[in-house]
Amino acid sequence: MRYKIGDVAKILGISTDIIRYYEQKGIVSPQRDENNDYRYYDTWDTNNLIDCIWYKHYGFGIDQISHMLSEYTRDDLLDCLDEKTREMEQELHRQQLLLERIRQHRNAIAGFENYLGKCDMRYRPTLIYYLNRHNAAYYNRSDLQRLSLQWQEYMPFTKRYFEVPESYAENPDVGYSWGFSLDMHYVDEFKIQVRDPIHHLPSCYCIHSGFKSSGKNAFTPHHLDYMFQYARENGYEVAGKACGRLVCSVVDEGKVTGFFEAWLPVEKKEEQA
Amino acid sequence: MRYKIGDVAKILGISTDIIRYYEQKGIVSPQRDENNDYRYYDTWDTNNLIDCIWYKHYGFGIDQISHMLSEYTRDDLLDCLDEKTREMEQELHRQQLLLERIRQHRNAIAGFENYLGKCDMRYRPTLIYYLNRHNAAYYNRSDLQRLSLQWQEYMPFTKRYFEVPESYAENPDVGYSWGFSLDMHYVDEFKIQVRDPIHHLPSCYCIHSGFKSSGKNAFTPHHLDYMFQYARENGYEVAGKACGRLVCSVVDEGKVTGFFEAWLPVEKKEEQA
DNA sequence: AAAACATTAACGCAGCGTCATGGTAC
DNA sequence: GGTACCATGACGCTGCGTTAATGTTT
Repeated sequence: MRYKIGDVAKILGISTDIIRYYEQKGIVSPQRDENNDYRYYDTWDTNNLIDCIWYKHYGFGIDQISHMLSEYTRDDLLDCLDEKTREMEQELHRQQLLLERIRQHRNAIAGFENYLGKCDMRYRPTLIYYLNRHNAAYYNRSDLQRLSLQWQEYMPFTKRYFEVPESYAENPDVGYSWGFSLDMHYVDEFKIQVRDPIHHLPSCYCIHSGFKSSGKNAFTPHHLDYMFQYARENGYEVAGKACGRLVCSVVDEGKVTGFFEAWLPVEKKEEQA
Repeated sequence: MRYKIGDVAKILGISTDIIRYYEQKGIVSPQRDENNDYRYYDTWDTNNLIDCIWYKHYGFGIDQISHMLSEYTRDDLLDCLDEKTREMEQELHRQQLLLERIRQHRNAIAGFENYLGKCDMRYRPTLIYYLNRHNAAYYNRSDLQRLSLQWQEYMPFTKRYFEVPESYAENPDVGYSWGFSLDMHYVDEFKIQVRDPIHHLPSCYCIHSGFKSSGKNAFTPHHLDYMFQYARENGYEVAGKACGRLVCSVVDEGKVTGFFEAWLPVEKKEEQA
């Protein structure tokens, strides 16, 4: 039996363009009619097309499939399936992490209002971070630039992180620093070596709150003032630098607005006791 | 602080081209130097670029990210994350099925030699199938063509399926038919309605074996003759049509060769008993 | 003679990478 | 004055989809 390209397209449920494209890729080599140059396909050709479509669903590229169909021995095929298996296992694992992360992210946004503008006491989560910016100026250091490249692999598990020194209470001019953070359990997951520009931030008892900052150049450590005030008014002593993370950035009342979650380490004042 | 495009590229660990591309997509709008048209970026711009890279790792497209950064409210963002979550759940499930399938496929190829050319007794797995070809001729029926399109969604869980009528033993000219099959447990998975052109093939007691067929137009039901012979020689009576499936197609001794697994339903002859 | 096919060629899509060419900063 | 940077623009990649111009079959 000889089929024209349109017949094959109907039989297989694909377009004539794809069939011609696959021919170009070496999947099929239909006979040509000498008079009108029409392509004629037999069942051998259609089987090749079917196998090609079939393999594509595993995620193989057309070029590789072309080799698989015409050159691979049984052992080549086994090797190739084994490699694909490993790829898919990795991919699957990544997808699982991503799914977990997006759920967490979603819930963080949804739950932000619970502590927006209010102070409560919470243990800060353990995390790692590095800083690459002070106030509005990025550090010009090649190790940090290499690290930024490296940490792109950890997105979107990273969160943008800031900190304000403990001395801010006495001297508000010390400014703030920005960088990236990762929750502690990703350290094992991604086999990160926590050294030099990367710091470890252990959990500690904190005043915890959330605030917003709208518009360009609007972020300042003064956003944290009410937390320092809360410490003073409730008999807490600041016991470390303040830090926080960006929860999300959205349009709020017409302006691009950052939602931040912040922690201020404190200890209950002992002197009165 | 004002950064030139190359500075930003180093700080963020991406290329200058990508930054310009993102500008075209509306992610950033850096100031321009009036004299030389150089782009100048501030931390607001770099933050937008960072957020863009960050969102990309969830799998969002640049165009959508562009809207997310400049237009989405909190509720828009939540909706969008929810939708992405659903997408990812589906994708994850599909990946799990694919991984399971590729392992099964690999093991089927590796284990093929165990029964190549030998006959043993096995219960045939339960499956569903449809036929779209008789000998070398495809049926010209639009319902089958629609079905072929439909069944592409089930690849690579489908297997190419053939059958040879029971009457083949008396009349070898009846030929063979080809189509596609799916193992029974995918019927629930894909919510397939088993009706008209799709048939259900229940498990049954069979002579089971494997054979090879090399080259174009080489497939014939005579490949099954030794199985019919085995039935005769061992006191079995053929109890249904023979069928089989393509395990894989690879180059073997220089020729493209199909590896087939076949079943011949039989019953032990009762008359002698 | 019209409708339904076939042919090749070219362009479009994302999400960039990779030149080429020419101007600018230091 | 060299080189490291900036600008724009064009083309390449995959895996096709789409359209156009032209010819053939029925």
